Amino acid sequence: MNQLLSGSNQEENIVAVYPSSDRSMRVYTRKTNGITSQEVEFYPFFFLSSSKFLKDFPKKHWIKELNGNNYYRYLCAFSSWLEMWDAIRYVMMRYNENASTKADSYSELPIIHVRTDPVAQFLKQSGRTLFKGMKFDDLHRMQINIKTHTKHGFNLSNPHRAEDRIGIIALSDNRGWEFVINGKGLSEKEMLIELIQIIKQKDYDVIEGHNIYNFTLPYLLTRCEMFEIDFAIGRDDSVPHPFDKRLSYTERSLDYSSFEISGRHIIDTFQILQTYDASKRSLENYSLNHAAQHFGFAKKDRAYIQPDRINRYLDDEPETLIQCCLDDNHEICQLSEFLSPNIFYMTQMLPFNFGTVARLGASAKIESLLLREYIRQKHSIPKPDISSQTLGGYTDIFYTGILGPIVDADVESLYPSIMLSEKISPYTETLGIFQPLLDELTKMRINAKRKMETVPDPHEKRKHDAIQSAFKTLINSFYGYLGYNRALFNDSKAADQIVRNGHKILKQIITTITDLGGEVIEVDTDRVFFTPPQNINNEPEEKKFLKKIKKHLQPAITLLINGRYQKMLSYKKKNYALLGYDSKVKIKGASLISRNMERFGREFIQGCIEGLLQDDIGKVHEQYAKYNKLIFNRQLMLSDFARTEYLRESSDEYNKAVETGTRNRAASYEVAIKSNIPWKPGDKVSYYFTGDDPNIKGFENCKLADEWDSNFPDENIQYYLKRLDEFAKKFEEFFSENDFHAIFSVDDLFVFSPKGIKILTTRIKSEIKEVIEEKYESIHVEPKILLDDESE
DNA sequence: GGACTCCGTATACC
DNA sequence: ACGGGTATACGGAGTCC
Repeated sequence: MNQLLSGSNQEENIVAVYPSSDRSMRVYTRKTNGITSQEVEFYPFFFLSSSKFLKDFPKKHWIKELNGNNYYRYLCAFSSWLEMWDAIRYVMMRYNENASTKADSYSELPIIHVRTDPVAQFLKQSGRTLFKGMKFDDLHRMQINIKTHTKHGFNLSNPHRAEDRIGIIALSDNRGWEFVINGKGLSEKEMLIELIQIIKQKDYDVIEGHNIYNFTLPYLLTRCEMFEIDFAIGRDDSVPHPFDKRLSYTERSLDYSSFEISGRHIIDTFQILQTYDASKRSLENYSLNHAAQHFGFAKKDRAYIQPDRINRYLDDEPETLIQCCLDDNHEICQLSEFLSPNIFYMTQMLPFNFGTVARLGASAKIESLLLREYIRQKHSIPKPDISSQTLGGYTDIFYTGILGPIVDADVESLYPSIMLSEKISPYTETLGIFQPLLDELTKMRINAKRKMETVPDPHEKRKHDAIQSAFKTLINSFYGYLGYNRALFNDSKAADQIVRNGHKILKQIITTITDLGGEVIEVDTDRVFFTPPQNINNEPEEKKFLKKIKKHLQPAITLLINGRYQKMLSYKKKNYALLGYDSKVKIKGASLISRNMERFGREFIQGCIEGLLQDDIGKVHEQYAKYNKLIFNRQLMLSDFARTEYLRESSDEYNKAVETGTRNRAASYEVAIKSNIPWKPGDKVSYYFTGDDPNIKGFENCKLADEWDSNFPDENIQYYLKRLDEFAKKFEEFFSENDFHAIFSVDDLFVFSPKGIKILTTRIKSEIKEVIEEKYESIHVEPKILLDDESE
C-alpha cells in the first residue's frame, strides 16, 4: 500500500501503542505465541510560527526550521511529555509579553499548533500504524455486560449507593467462549477480583460493551474503589485512566466520559451505533436490543427483561436473567462485528489508536494523513484560512402530490469525482499530496469493491466490504475538510468550486431527463427522483435509460439506480414518502417524521400517507376520526402524546441565555428545572402539556411525563386537538378546499364518502434554468460562468 | 387580541 | 475536539392595527 496512506514504517501486527513513561512508548505486538512488547523512545513535539518564542527555553529541545513558506515554520521537539508542556507554557509567557489580548491556554495561542494525544504524535513521527498485516478477526475481543441491584424506590442503579450492588457479570468473546460471574454465591468484592483475573489471563485486545463508557466502566471502577481493589486490567497492570469529558458532535451532541486501558482498546457499541446512524438514520433508538432486531441478529426465542424488573429476577429467577445477559453479549459481539471492521481498516492507515479512530470526526482523519507526510518531509504547515464557504448542494422540487412510477437515481461519488476530474486541492497544500491521496484511496476502493464482488467466500466478501467502506469514509471526508473553518489546509474557494460543478452536473441531468421524456420531481445534491418516459416500465429498461442520460454528461460522472418505487408523495424539499413494489412505505423529512413530534402525530401522518399512496381516501378520513376521538375521550396513552426532546445545553448555559435574552424559554428545559432533574447535555426529557386552553404558552403549562397519573389525567385535550389539526394541515395542498374540510372533520350528520375526491398534483416549477441563474447572481459570480452554462 | 414578522432552536436531508 | 450547506417546523416575543 502507498506510504501516504499507510505510513512509512511497515512493522506488522501491532495491536496497541500506549505511553509507558513520559519519554517512551510501549508497542504491543501479537506473535503466534501471544503478545510481546517493546519500549520505543518518543520525542513529543509541536509546531511554532517563529523560533523567537522558544528563545532561551532552559530545557533540552530541538528546533527544526521547515521547508516552504507556510505559517508554522518550526518543528520543536522535546525529550519528555512534561518538558513539552513546560515549553508550551514558556511560549505562552513569551507570547503574552507583547500580545494585546493575553492567552489563558495553549488553545488560544495562534502561534502554536499542538495535538495533545501522545500516541497520535508518536505514530505520526514514527510512521507506524496499528493492525498492519492483520484481519479484523485476528483481534481478541471480549464483551462485557453487568446487571445490578437497585435500592428499592429508585429507578437507576447508582454505584455510589452502598445498598446497590453488582448481581451478574456476563462475559463472552469472539472465539465462542462464555462465562458468568454470578453474585449469588460470591461477594461483590470476590466477583470483581475474578473479573480482573479473567481479563488479565485471557489478555484481550479489545473490551466491548453497550454504553461501556458511561455505565459499565464507571460502575465497575466506583465499586472497586469502594472495596479498595485496584481495577488493574491494563496490559501493564495499570487501572483505566479516565480522561476529560468531551463533546462528541453528531447531529445530536452528547457528553460522555472516556477511559483508556493501557495496551487494550475499548469499543462502545452504543457510541459507534450513533456514529453509524448519523449518516444512515434508520434507527428509532440506540438500545442494544432494538439495534439487534433492526439488523436481524437477535435470537428468535430470546427473552427480554425490563430494567425495572431486574431486581426481581436477580432474587427469584437468576437463571432466566443470566440467559438474557448472555443473549445481550451475543448481540454486542454481532453489533461490533457489523460496525467495527470499517474502523479497524481505517486504523491500519491512520496514526491513531483504534478507539481514537472510532471517536474522531472525518476532518481530523484527513488532516492526520496530511500532517504525517508534512512531518516526514519536514515541510512547514499552514494555519486555517478564516474565509468561509458560501455555497451548498443544489435542492429543488418540481412537483408536489402523488406521482409514479419513480426512479431514485444518484450520482456516484459526486464531489470526489469532481475533485479528481478538476484536480482540486487546497491552495496551501504545497507538497501536492492531496490529489495523490484522494486518487490512491479511490483506486484502492475500486480494487476492494471488485474483490468483494468476485470472491466466493462470504467471509472474504465481508472483509473486502469493510475495507472498501473504510476507504469510502475517508474519500467522502475530503470535501467537508476543505470547507471546515478550523482545518489547517482548508480552502473555501475550492469547496465552492466543487459545489458549483455539482450544480452544473445536476442541471445537466435534469435537462437531459426532461428532454428524453421523463419528469423530474425532486433533486437534492446528488440525488434525483423522476418518472421515466411512459414506455419504460421495468428495471432493465430504466438502467438503459440511465446509460442514455450518461452519454450527455462528462465521462467521469456515473448515474446509479438507488431505488425504484410504485409511487411517491412529494410534499416539500427534503420531505417525501415512497411506496415500494413490496408495498412498504418509506417516509423522509423533518416535517413528516420528526422524532420530537408526539407519537400520535407521527402515526396519524403515517396513516394518512399510506391512505394517499394506496389511493384510499376513506382511510385518511378514518385516521382523523380515530385520533380525534382518542384525544377527546382521553384514550391516548401517555407515550402517545408525551414529547421527548434532547437537552443540548447545560443548565448554566440555558439559564444564562434566557437571562440575557439571547434565547427563549423552552418547555423541555423548564420541565427539567421545575422538577429538579439534574441533566447533562445530551440527556432526554419527556413531558406533556396541561391546561384547558388550546393556545397555551408551552413552557408555563408543561409537566414531566413521570408525573402523569392515569387516574387523574390532566393532559390538555384542546391543545392536542389543535395539534391534530396542525398535522392535518400538512395535507391541505393535496385537496380542494371543500374536499380537505370533508376529509379532516368529524361531522356526525353525514357519513363520510370518498367519492369524487381527487388528489391534486401541482407543478411547482417549469423552468430549471432561471432558478440556477438566480442562485449564481445572488452570489456575484462573474458572468463567464453564466455564459458557460448557457452554451451547454 | 389577532395577524404578522423576526429569531433562535431542533430535527432532518444529502 | 468539533466535516459542510440546505430545508422545514415550531414557539416565544415584539409590533401593528
